[in-house]
Amino acid sequence: MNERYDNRQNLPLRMTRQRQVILEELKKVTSHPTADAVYRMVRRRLPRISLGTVYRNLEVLAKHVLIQKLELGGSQRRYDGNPKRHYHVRCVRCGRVDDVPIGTMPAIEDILRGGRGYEILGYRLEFMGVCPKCRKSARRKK
Amino acid sequence: MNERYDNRQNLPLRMTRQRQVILEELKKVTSHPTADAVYRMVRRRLPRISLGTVYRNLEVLAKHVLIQKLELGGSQRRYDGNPKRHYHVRCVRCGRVDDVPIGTMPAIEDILRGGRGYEILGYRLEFMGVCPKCRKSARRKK
DNA sequence: TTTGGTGCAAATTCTTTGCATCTCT
DNA sequence: AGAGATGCAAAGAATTTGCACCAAA
Repeated sequence: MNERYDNRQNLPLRMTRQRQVILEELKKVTSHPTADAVYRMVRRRLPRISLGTVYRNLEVLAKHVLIQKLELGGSQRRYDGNPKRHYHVRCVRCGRVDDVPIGTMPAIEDILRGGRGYEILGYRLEFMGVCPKCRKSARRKK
Repeated sequence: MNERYDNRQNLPLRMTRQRQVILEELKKVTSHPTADAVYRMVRRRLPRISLGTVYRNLEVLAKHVLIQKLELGGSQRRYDGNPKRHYHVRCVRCGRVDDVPIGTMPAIEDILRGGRGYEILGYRLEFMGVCPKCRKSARRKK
């Protein structure tokens, strides 16, 4: 439970300048930026980098579990320089995403309401898994 | 906690044929269809309906809390004919989404693993709220 | 009647991809 | 050297929107 389900931590990874800078910049912030925001951050150091390269590298870095690809609500994907699994709060007004310093379920809301100052309106819990059908077809292929 | 944060249940709602059929068709299934899937379902009864109308009505119906708009992972939004808040499981292979007959947090995974036959690979918990900054600006406007 | 809804098509927005060229290892 | 990465631009996919016409209350 709670481990990555597409972990490629041990596969070789060529570290290009672009990839390096993207990783560094993303690790610097705690703002869970969108791909475009990362692009703007990275361009300060690599003015010639393309948005396509940013997307490709975010994908690769996430696969290697150096960062996290977040698919929260809203129309844009977000990226997290912290690859460790943790919870998030998203503001339904401005879209801002903050980390939640974990605890047990019932305690979390208090933390949010208290320290963070968020007004909690709801939450969403989603499980990732493989359904019975897919499990069968996977077994067959092996 | 857990109520809708944009509840317009009591606002007037004009019931057009299209809206009616979209609502009926969505209520018929438990498959959490995408907008396009709803479009295909509805077209069997209203061959001339447009995809734009489907999108617009799903939006309206969700605002009135007759259905639910789901923004789970993946590139497509999904819709749920059941407006009551409940948890979902999503298959990371095929994208299929199932309801989770709720329980307390720790008990849920057992339910999923057991009765449902899902292999659980991870989960995501996200809170919806209003951050301190937005709360302030909201206060000012009032 | 009038206010809001519809179909159609074009426009947006975010993300992915083909390709010729370059660069890590 | 050669596999893999890059920049650029074009393509895709999902959703939204402008507009002239239509229909529910």
